[in-house]
Formats: sequence, C-alpha cells, structure tokens
Amino acid sequence: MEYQHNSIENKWRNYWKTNKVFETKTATNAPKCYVLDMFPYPSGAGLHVGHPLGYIASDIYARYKKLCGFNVLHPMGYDSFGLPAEQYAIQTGQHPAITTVDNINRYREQLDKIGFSFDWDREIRTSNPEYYKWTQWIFIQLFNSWYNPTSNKAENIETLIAKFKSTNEHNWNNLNDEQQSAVLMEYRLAFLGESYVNWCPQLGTVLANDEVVNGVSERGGYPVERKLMKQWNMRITAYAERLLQGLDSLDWTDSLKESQRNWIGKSKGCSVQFSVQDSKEYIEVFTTRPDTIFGVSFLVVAPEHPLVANLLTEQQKNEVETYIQNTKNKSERERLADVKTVTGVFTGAYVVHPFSQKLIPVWVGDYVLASYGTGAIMAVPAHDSRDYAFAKTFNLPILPVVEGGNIEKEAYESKEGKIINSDFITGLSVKEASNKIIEAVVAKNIGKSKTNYKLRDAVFGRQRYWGEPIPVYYKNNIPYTIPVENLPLILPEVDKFLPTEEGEPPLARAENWTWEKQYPLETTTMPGWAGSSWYFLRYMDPKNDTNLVEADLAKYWNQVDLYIGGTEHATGHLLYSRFWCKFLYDINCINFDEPFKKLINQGMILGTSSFAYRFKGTQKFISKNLIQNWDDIQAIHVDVNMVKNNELDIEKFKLWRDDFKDADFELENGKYICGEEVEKMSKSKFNVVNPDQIVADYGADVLRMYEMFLGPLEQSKPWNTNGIDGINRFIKKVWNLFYAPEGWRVTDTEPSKEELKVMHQAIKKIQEDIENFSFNTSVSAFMICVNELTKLKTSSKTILQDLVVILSPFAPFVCEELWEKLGNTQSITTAKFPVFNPDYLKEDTFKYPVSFNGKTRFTLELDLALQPKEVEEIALNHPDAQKWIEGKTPKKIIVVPGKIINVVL
RNA sequence: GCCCGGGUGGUGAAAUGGUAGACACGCAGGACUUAAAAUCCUGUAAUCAUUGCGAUUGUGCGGGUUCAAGUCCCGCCCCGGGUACCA
Repeated sequence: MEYQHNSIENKWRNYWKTNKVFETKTATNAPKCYVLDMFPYPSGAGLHVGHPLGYIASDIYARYKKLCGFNVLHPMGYDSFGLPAEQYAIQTGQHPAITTVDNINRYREQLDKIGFSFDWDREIRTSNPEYYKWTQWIFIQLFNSWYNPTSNKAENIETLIAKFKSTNEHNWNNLNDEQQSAVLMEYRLAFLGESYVNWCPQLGTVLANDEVVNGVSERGGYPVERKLMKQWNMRITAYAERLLQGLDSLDWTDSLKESQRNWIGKSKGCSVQFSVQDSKEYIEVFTTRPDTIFGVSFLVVAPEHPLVANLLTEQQKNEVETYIQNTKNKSERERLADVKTVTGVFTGAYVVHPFSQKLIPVWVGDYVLASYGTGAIMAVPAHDSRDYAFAKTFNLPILPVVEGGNIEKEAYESKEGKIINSDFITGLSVKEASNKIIEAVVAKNIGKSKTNYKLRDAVFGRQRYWGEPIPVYYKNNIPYTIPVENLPLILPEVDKFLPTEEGEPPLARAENWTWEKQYPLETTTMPGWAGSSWYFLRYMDPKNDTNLVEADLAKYWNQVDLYIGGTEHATGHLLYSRFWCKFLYDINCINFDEPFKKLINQGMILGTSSFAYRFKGTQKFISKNLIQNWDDIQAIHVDVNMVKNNELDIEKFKLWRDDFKDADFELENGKYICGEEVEKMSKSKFNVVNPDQIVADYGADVLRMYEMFLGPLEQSKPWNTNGIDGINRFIKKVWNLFYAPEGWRVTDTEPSKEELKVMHQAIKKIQEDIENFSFNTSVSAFMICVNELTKLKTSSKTILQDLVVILSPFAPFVCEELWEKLGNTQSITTAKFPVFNPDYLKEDTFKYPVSFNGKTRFTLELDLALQPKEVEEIALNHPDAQKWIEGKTPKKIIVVPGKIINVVL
C-alpha cells in the first residue's frame, strides 16, 4: 500500500472533529500545562508559511505534554479589533465586522489543514461583545482604583476618598463635585490626562509610542505629529517597580528581559534647583551624576519647557521662538534622522550655580526631552558625550572635574577617578562625591535624591471605530463609568467609519450615543492592545457570563507555562499584559501576578525571492550563470512557486504573464537557473509561500516537520523549499517500515538488542530536544533512527509502536493512521510517551581518540571499566602511539575517561 | 551612538572546552529500468599527493588562557534585529 497523504489527512481531520479529540476538560488531579500562542490578527492576506512556525512548535510541545500525562490547555483565538479592517471599511464601505469574519473563516480553514490540536470550543474573538464586555469591565475596575504606595498595590478609590475626607487633604471637604473629580483623576489607574501625543491626521487618531515606527504610523505609514491632547490613559508607571522586579522570576531570554528593563528605564540620581538670575523662578534639573556639579558649564531646557517663554531676553526672543517653531514642526522622523546634527539656541538668561555662585547660561536644545525627568539638564560636557558635542558645536567651556581620560578628544564618562576642581568634594571618589552633593542640596532645600523611570503612562483612547467602546458617560463634565450590570456597551452602528466634520471620532456619528438618553457617551475607543492584554485568562473559562474567569479555574490553569510568539511585542503586548495581570491580582480576580512563565520568541521567516534575467528591452532570457555583462540585464522577480531548486518551470512561466508567452530562453545544461535574494515576504515580490500549497503537494505532516527542520526556532531564516524532499522521503521511509510492496510487514517478533538500542537512543535524544525546544535536531534524530531501523529491517511491533508515539507530535496524521493499523482503537493522543530505559544504551567499551599535542592521530577501543592509569599504559604501548612518540619521553598524558587520551610531547 | 543576536562546506545547519561539518538538500558516479520517475548504494571542506597509506590548512580577523578553543577572555571587522538625543 502506498502512502497517500491526502486521504489519510482528511480521514483524521474528520475523526478529530467528530470525536472532539482535542476537547480540554478541567481535571483537577492531573498536572496541568498551559501552552499558548500569540493569537493572530486576522488580516486579509491569509496565513503564510511564517505564521505557523510558532504554532507548530507549540503544538508539538502541547501534544508531547499530553502524551506525558499532562492535562493540556492549548487554545486559539483572534485579536480581531484593528486598523486594517477599519481602513478597508473606509475604502469600501464594508463593515469591519463582516471583513473580520471572512478573514477569520479563511484563517480557520488554513489552520485546520495543518492539524493543530487546538480546542476550538474555547475560541475567543476580541471583537465579540461577550468578550469585550470583560475588557470594559477591567477598564471600570482600573477607573475605580488607585495605587497605594504604602500597601504597594492597587486599591479601591473609596479608600482614598475616605482618607481625603478624614485628613482633608487637597482641601477635599470644601471642593465641589467637579473639583473632587479632578483631584481623583490624579490617582485613578484609568484616567483622563493631558499630554503630548502622537497625532496622525490621516488616521484621525492618536498612536502610542510603540505604535509609531520612524515617525510614521506602524499601520499605514502616515506622518505623525506631536500635539497636546486630553486622553484616556493607563497609569502603568504606578507599576514600574513591580514590572521591573517581576522580570527576575520569569523564564524569558535575557535579551527580552533586558529590553523591558531598558523600556522601564530605572535610574537613580537627584534633582537640583538652579535659581534664575534676577528672578524668583528656578529651573529644576534631574541628574544621575551629581558628583559632576562643579563641571556644569551651561543648562539646556527642552523646547517645550514651560519656563522658556519667561526666560527670553529681548535680543534672543526672535531667534529662540524661530528655533522652537522649527523643532515643533519637525516630524519625529526628522528629529530622529538628525542624530548627528547638534542644534540649540541661547535664551539670553542665566542661572546661578548653587555652590560656586557662578553664572551659568541657559540654552534651548531639542536633545533634551520634555517628557523625561524635569525637561531640563545641567550640562557637564567634560563627562557626557552629548553635552560634549553640544559644547564643541557652540564653543562652550569644557570643565574637567573627574580625573582621567583625554577631554581634548572626547568626554570622559567613566566613574573611575578622583574628583578634581570641585571645592568641598575635591579628592573624593565619584560615589562619595555623589552622596555628599545630595546631602548638600537637601541641606540647602534645593533638591533631593530621586529615582526616575523612563516608562510613561500609556495613552488608551483612539479616535477609531473598530475597537471596544470606553464605558464612560459625562454628566456635568464629570466622567462616570456605566454600571457593570449594563455591560457590554455595544459598539454602535455608524453611517461612515470616518471622523465627523468637526473632527470628532466616528462614534460621534452614532445616533443617540448617550447614556440614559441624555448624557453623552465617550466617543473614543480602546487601543488594539486592550483586548490582547488579558485574553490568556478568558481561554480558561471562555463562556462565563457572570465572571471574567471563575476563580477556581484561574487557580487551576494559572500561569501560561509556555508562550510562543514574535519578539516585536517585547515592549508592547508583553508589558501591558504583565501590567493588567498584576492589577487583576491586586483586585483578587486571579491568584498569580505574572502571566507568562516561560516565553520563546520564534524568529521571522523571510522570503527568498527568485529572479529571471532578461536582456534589456527584449523577451530573451538568459540562465544566471551564463551572464557575461550584467549591464545588459534586467532582473525580474518571478513567482517562487514556479521555481524549484533554482530551476525555473518554463512552461508555467510562459503562462504566468501574457508578455512572457513568446519568451525565449538561453539554457545551461538544459535548465534555466534563477538567481535568488532574501527579502521580507510580500505580495509584490512574488515570494509569498502559502502553506496550503505545501499541504496540497506534500501533506501537513511534511510541512510541520520541514518548518521545524529549517533551523533553530528562535532564529530568523529565509523560507525556501529546497530541502523539503528530504522530509518527504523521511515520511515515506516511516511508512515503508510498516508497508512493503507486498503488504503489511509488522510482526510480533521480540525486538533485538540493536533495535532497542536504536529506539531508546532516539527516545532519549528526542525527549531532551523537545524539552529544550530544539526541534530541528529532534527531526535529525528521527531520521537517524528511521534509517537505522530500515537497515535492521525492523518488523517488531513493540519498536514500531514506540516510534509512532514519539513521532506523533511532529507528524500526527500519518502516526494516527499507523497507530490504528497497529490495532489500537483509541486516538494516538491518548497514548503514553515511552519511558527511556538507559540499560539498552549501556556501553562496555569506548573508542578513545588518541591525540598528540592536541592533534588526534588514531582511535583505540578500550574497556570503559579500566582505570585511567591502565588506559594510559595501554595507549602508550600501542604500536601506533610508538610511531608518533618517536622515542621521545612524553611530558604529560591526559586521560579523560569516556572522552579522550592526549599525549603531550 | 547604545543594547541584543549572529558570522562554520555549494546550501539549510550539527557540535556538555575533548576526533569540526551530525542530519538533510544539492551535485557527481553507480545499481535497478527498454527508458524515465521512484528507490537504493558510493563519494562530496580546501590544498597537495595518490596505486594505496596519507600530509597540511581550515569555524569573520588579530592576540591570549589551556594538554586541548567553533566553544572561554581581550581588541577589531562585517551582517541582522531592537531602540533612542532618557541626562
């Protein structure tokens, strides 16, 4: 019987579906394992071969864990709110809900083909009202909470109000409702706040910092400008320290943790006030190097700094205002591109040095950011490279105050060295001097030690239609959340998906967008990350209408044991999810405060573009290696689906485009050879490889194994199908262990010693590899095992049964089929992973490589039980050894039992 | 600029400090076949040598540690990703 992937795969797809093989039950006595993929945004382009990489890896792990006796939760869903569907709606009038469902159906079809063991009964979609009801519920909890720095956790806002009432803090008891509301806004975890935002006129929306790439919107690529706006925000900064500390407990890569640490950006230093000359004003700066305070030669304030207007002298006014205007008009992109150009302008004002009483000029420069620290710095050009560049450009003094370096050439930023030229701290170390200065500024009451975080609060409102409505209405200018029993607040219908003529968000178009028919409802919607910040909890209890998740279920399933997804979410999704998880922990919704215990970042799959070479202005093509003069040649992207092992399928090519139908080819060895280049996968480069095609040609088992074989999971790599035949052959070889041309060849013979050795070597290696997520090497181990078994002409049922079980996470379809043929009546997913028995691998002898001065010259098979001294003696007396020793006396002999013998001459 | 990865055959890649190139693709040769496909076998880092045995050099470059370095340390070069005037 021949191996027929189509009929086998169809059969088992149906079997799995009708028998609900992948349904997850909550069995409280079995150990649990929660294996999660980052759920996809269902885009119109469908799934390409890059998507399933992580899904296949997690599916192998999930199936493996199940074979090991774990109760596995392995769900899938869709992050179905997002801008592309809305942009499409704007262009076509098609409602985003319809587009989204269409796309989801297509994704589902493609996913089903690959044979994932997802429990589809638990599917969630963030755009479903039953789901976003709970996203809105979380918003309301955040609105009703404040962060108590004493208990170091979120608490109900009522506890704060009670405190204000009793202490009359903020003069609370004399404030009216609106004023009280304004005070509470400073504390709520979801709050209205005014801040500079990234405003995108084309999209009519605000973007978070991590959604702006190179000064343009991540989606759409439109310009973004800075604008002050009142917005809903999330007070993630309240959790900065806990988000930082929590990283230590996570099994994530160090590089990813480092990204989050840098994003949170904790730095210790102190604030210092510099009083403005002839004025009552002062400028407060934040510095991490208080020890260099005597090296200050100027101050720089951000163009947006509120004091700038007051500082200007008449002479400087025009120049400074022009400069500020230019900076404001500069797009982020331009400001970023200009790293090398130092710009700035003198304000005309001076401040007084708090210790030396010297006058210090105040400059405006756009290298100082309004949003970090105090928006002003004390510049110490001798010991900071950016200050150094600024001083060099504008010819400002450079005053060394730490011994060391060559400040003629560059700033000396090291903290090694004694303090010099610094009055009462001269001679101290950097650390001693820092402490002394902090003491001194505290004594003078002009500063204090301070910890700064780079992390900023996250803007939460979007001027968009296709997102969760924010469950807030306004009464007398005061925002109130709608009662939770009235959730969900359903996204209303609108006539157009664009902002109104007045610049109001699309929801303002909805008829009667009011609460209790009189109070206007909030018109902005939530950002994309809202729904994805907690979805891992909903899979535990996806249909619960009275709770976000049942406490018992959350307790049982607990943290995600393995989370697989792209690294691009390092400082977005992965930080927000941690934030919401900690909040939900604080309010006793769940009993763990980190969502993802172990995280693996799968690499990006790049495309391999293929090129055909045409003589310019002709329809004559020349095979790559025949080209003499590249100047005459025009390279044309050809569809990679017409190219195999760099050979072009000429017939397909002629049919591909009308203008190629009479094309002429100059061949090499009868073949047309294409060139190739690695690029991102994109439609326009004709290098998109669709998994459906691979599944149709080779079957899902081959696709799954090939994607794993391609290289390490974490590594980015180009997709090409050049090696796929090897996997195809491998699956056939497995099949041929069971079926010879004459028919079924499995027997009940007892396995031989060699067969057991081969099998148990494979079990050991593959088990280790799966647990280390080294799937590429486990595929190799399978190949070695199957090759050996083929050579041994294995027919033993015991051996072959073990083989299909360990192979089934990788190639589930063919293994189900063979498992059934072996006489099993239950799905292979109910089998047990074979237990490795080291007895079968025991070796009595070892082939020692014998080296002289580190160079291996011959091997020597010796009993492993021998003592190192005995090994040494046998090795030295060996005739081959005598040949290399050439009568000299060896200086030293190193014997590492079971490894190597090295003789030093 | 800073941070994090990475650099090994024609290609994808293996390698707890211990015989570098497992496994696979491709290629070459052979077997089977009228022929092809499929399958199987052999070879395949480079250079030199070759009837055979072999020898030398080799993991981006230059140093170092070690009996022994792709692996550890120092200094460079190049590629990829992230990120930013974060004081």
